[in-house]
Amino acid sequence: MAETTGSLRPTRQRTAVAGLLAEVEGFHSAQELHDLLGKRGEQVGLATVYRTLQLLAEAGEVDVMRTEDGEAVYRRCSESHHHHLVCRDCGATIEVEAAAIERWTRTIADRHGFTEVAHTLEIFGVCAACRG
Amino acid sequence: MAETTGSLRPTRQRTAVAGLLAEVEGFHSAQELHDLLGKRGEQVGLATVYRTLQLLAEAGEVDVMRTEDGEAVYRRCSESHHHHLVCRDCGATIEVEAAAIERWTRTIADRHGFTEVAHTLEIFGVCAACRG
DNA sequence: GTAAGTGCAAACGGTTTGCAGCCTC
DNA sequence: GAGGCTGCAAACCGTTTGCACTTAC
Repeated sequence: MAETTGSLRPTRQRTAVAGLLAEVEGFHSAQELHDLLGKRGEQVGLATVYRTLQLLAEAGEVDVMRTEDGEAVYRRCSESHHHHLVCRDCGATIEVEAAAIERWTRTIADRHGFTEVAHTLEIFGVCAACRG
Repeated sequence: MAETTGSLRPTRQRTAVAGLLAEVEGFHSAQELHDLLGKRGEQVGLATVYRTLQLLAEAGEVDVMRTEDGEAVYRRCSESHHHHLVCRDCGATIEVEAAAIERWTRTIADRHGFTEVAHTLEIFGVCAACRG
C-alpha cells in the first residue's frame, strides 16, 4: 500500500502523505495530517501537504468535505460515489449510497436537456448519541 | 413580509437583511447579500450582515451551507422545499421538486437514528442552449 | 438613560502563492 | 541538465472581534 499516485512524481513527501491517508480512518484536515506526519518523524511542509492533497483530490483519490466551520477535511476515498449523513452536533459522518438518487438526477437532467451531469447531496441531522 | 425575528430588535439593518432574504431565491453568501443591499440603496455594514445572518441561523430562520470553497451561503428556510438544476456554463437555474428525495433522505436518516433532518441537493450540468 | 446594535478597521485562521534551492527523471 | 517539487514566508480572503458611537425601548 502507501503507493503514490500514478502520474505524480514519487517523492518522499508524497509517499508520506499517501501512506498516512492509507492508514488513518475517517476525515482529517490538512493541518491534522501535517501534525500526524510530524509526530511520525516524516517532516513535510504544510504547503506541500496542501498541494499534495489538492492533487490527490483532483485525481479522485481522496474525498474532500467541508466542516461546519469551513475547514477542508480529506479522506482516501472509497471507490464508489456516495453521499454523507452528517451529525450537526458532533460531526459524525456516515457514508450513504443511493443508486436511486443517481438514477433520479440523471432522469431529471435528461428531461431538461442537460448533459455532463453531476450532483451534490448532503444530509444533516442530529445523531442518536447527540440527541442523548 | 420582510418581518424581523421575534426576539431581535427591529433595526433598519435587520429589516433590510430579512427583507432581502425573503425575496431572493436560493443560497447566497454574506458578501453577495451585502452587495445586493448596497445596490438597493440599503446601506448595511458587512459585519452587521454577518452578525445578522448568524443570529438568523441560530434562530433557525435561515439555512446555512458551505460552498465547495468554504464560503458560507445562506437561504431563508423555505416553506416549499425544492432543489436546483444549474447550468455550469450559463448559470441558468431550474427549480426541481423531489418528493421522492425528501422521502428517501428521511428514511435514510431514520435508519441511522438521526433526527432534525435537513438536506441539500444540487444538480449540475450543461444545458441544451450551452451545449449548442 | 441604558443596553443592544452598528460601523469601522484591525485581527484571525485556513489556504494559496512567489520564489530560490533541491531532487527525480 | 531541465523541469517538476519543496519549504519558507508573505499574501489572500472570508469571517470575527474590539471599540467608540448610535439607536430602540
